[in-house]
Parts: sequence; C-alpha cells; structure tokens
Amino acid sequence: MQRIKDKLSTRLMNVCVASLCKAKQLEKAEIVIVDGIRIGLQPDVVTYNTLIAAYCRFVGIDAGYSILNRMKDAGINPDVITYNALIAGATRYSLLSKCLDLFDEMLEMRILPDIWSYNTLMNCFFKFGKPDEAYRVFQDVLLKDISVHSATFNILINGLCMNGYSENALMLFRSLKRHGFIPQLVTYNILIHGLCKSGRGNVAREFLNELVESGHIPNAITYTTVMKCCFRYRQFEEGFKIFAEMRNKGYTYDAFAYCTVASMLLKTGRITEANEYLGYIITSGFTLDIVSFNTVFNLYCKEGQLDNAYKLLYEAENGGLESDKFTHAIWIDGLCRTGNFQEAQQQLNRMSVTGFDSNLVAWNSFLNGLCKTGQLDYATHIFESMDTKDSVTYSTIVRGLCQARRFRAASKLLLSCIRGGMRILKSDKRIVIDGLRSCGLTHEARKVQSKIQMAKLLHY
DNA sequence: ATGAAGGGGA
Repeated sequence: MQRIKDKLSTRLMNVCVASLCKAKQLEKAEIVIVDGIRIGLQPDVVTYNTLIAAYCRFVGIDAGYSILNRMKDAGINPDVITYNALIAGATRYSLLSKCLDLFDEMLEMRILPDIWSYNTLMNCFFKFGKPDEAYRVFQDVLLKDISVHSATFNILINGLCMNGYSENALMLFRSLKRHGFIPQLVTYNILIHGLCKSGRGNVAREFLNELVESGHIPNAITYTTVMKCCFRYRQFEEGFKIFAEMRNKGYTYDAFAYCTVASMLLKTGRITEANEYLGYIITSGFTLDIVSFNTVFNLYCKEGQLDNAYKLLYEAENGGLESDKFTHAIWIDGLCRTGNFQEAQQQLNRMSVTGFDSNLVAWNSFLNGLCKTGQLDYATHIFESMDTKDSVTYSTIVRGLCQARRFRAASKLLLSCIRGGMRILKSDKRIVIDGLRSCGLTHEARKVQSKIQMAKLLHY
C-alpha cells in the first residue's frame, strides 16, 4: 500500500518537475525534487530524463551529463529516452562526434534504439550537411522494420530542403500524400520555409493556400516564415500587411516578428523605422535572447553609435548572455562603418588566433568596408591572404575594383571565378562588362561576355 | 520524460 502511494506521489512530483522544466524554471524543479526526497520520495528514471532534457536545452550538454552522473550515482540506469535526450542535446550544440559516441554508447549498453533515436540521428546528419548519411539512417529504419512516425517524414522533408534538395523534398511530400500521409501544420511550415529559402517563393505561396484549404490554421511560425519570404522577394507592402495581421491575431507575443521586420529595415537602410520596431522590443519587456540582442546591436552599429553598442554588449554579457559569431560580424561591420579599420583587423586576427572558427562573414564585411572607402590595395592584400572565400568574397572585390575603375583586374578575377564554377550575380557581371566598354575596352568586354556564355553552356 | 517548423551578420 505504501509503495503504491509512493509511486503515485513520485508521478505527481514528475508532473510538477516537467511543467517547471518546460517553463525554464530549473531551480524550482530542483527544489521540488529536494522537497520530494525530504518527504521520502525517490526520483525515478522519468525525473532524471526530464531534467536531462531540460538542462541540455537550456544550459548545455555538460549540464545534461552532470545530471546523467547524478542519476548513475543514485543507482538508476539510463534508458533509451535518456540517450535520446542527450543525443538531441548534442545535436542542438552542433557536436556531431558526441552524437555518434552517444549512439554507440547506447548500443554498447544494450539499450535498443527506438524510432526517436533514429529520428534524432537523422536530424543530426542533416544538420551537419550530410544528407547521404541521414538517408542511410532512414533506410536502416525501413530495413529494421521499425514503424516510422510522421516526425520521421517531417525531419526528412526539412533535412532535404536545408541541404539543397527541395525538389526531392517536394517529390517525397507528394508521394507521401498519395500514400495517405496527412500533412500536419508543421509539415507545411517546413515546406514553406524550405521552398522560400531555396528561392522558390511562388511554390511556397501555393503551399500556404494548400495549408489553409486542408483546414489548418496558420500559426505564428507560418506567419513569420511567409513574412520573411515576402521581404526576401521585395514584396514589402505584402510583408507589412502580414505583420499587421499577426498583431491583430495576437501572434506578436515574442520578438520573432519584430526582428524579421527590423532586420529587413536595417538591410534596406530604413534605420529610423527599424529603431521604432526595436524600441518596442526593448520597452515591452521581452527578454532579449542572442538573436534579438544582435538585431538591436546591429541597429546601434548601423547608426554609428559604437559607444552605446559596446555598452549594450557589456551589460548583456554581464547579464549572462553569450555573444556569438553574428555579434562579432556586426561589430566588425560597425567598426568599418566608422572608419576603425585597424581595430577591425586586430579583432579579426585575434579571433583566428584564439582558435575560433574563422568568421567568413566578418572578413567579407571587412573587405566590403575597405572597398567602399577605396582602399583597394589593402582589400586585395587581405583577399589574397584569406584561405576560405565564398561568392560574396569574390563579388565584393569585383565590385570594389569596378568602383575604382580597375576594370581589367575586375574582369580577370571574374573570369577566374567563372572558371572555378563560382556563382556570381548577373548584376556584378554586368558592371564589369559595362565598365570595360566605358573605357573603350570593347574587345575585352566581348571576350568576357563570350566566356560567360560558354560557361553557361558547359554548366547547364 | 524524448524528435521535426519561425527571427540575427556581408
């Protein structure tokens, strides 16, 4: 009788712990457990699994591990859910090898992975840009005759989109529907997001219609996704309309929509308006996470208020917010805008020395700053010393050279890009060709044009 | 008790 009572009470405690964890109230959850122990309740595997998931989500993977140790010390064996939570945690913090180690560890402990484990592993591979490996996991699931979940398909569709296979994702979606799969709201959100990201805004809009027609009610995520899609395709009025609708529906309960609008405004140089939206975020008491912080930080940097920006950063870091590579890139851009190129370069060098991943966007930003202020030799020097470059790097230099009317150098670089299969914007090619013509280098211009044509024929 | 969707940098 007493045992049954204890079991019931432990279950009650677990419900309590779960709801506190969900609300990010980890200290309170711990207090509930301590109180439980005081009145004779033993935390069980569910209690610890709840804690591990929450610590992984809100604190970090190491915090999750320390709960795992506490669990083992208490004599409770981890189960498949424990490992699933840890693997999901490792995925969240981009630790691929840790994910794989945990999976192996689970097998070694003779804990049978379930569909959740496979889903998590698949998602992990997709996140790391390894769609082939992810697909192998999926085939493994089919081979082992484990019954799949709708989440399995959602992860597949999302992973395919994020790895540049939106066409395959579409085919999968259609074929699943033919086989009786009923897409959920999240499935549509994934598709709309993926299609928009891969430059297929029109198809994304069709799915928005299909979503509504099949009886789903778009949520805040649907709205922010579609709004960003509008801004991306320069349909600003349409985007603002969506924002207004979100407000009316009560969907602006967090900072997401505000950040979407504000960053678009910052990108298009409408700083005063951005200020209004971000002012609302600050005064209305949303807790600033790193993303909304970076948006506000970007506002100060774009306004040239570097002192205020720095003060903001200092306060945020004292409050426990950890800056990231976005913060750093924004700061580099701010320094360049205010002419502090030396400081910018020192910051960039310090980053690579201290073993951080080299921040390509920050370097590109630096190059952009140098080009805009006509320091082409400096820019070229930096360009040559960079060991990773992308199409933005090349575009920036090509545009910079054109601006300095060094069209021959620009065309030489452009041609080397084309030879290397680098995607360069049509408008940038145009600038080079028009520039060559404008200084009477018509022969050169024609040569570049024909090489571009040739590349097109070869590539497509 | 676990997995999938929205916002930030050139």
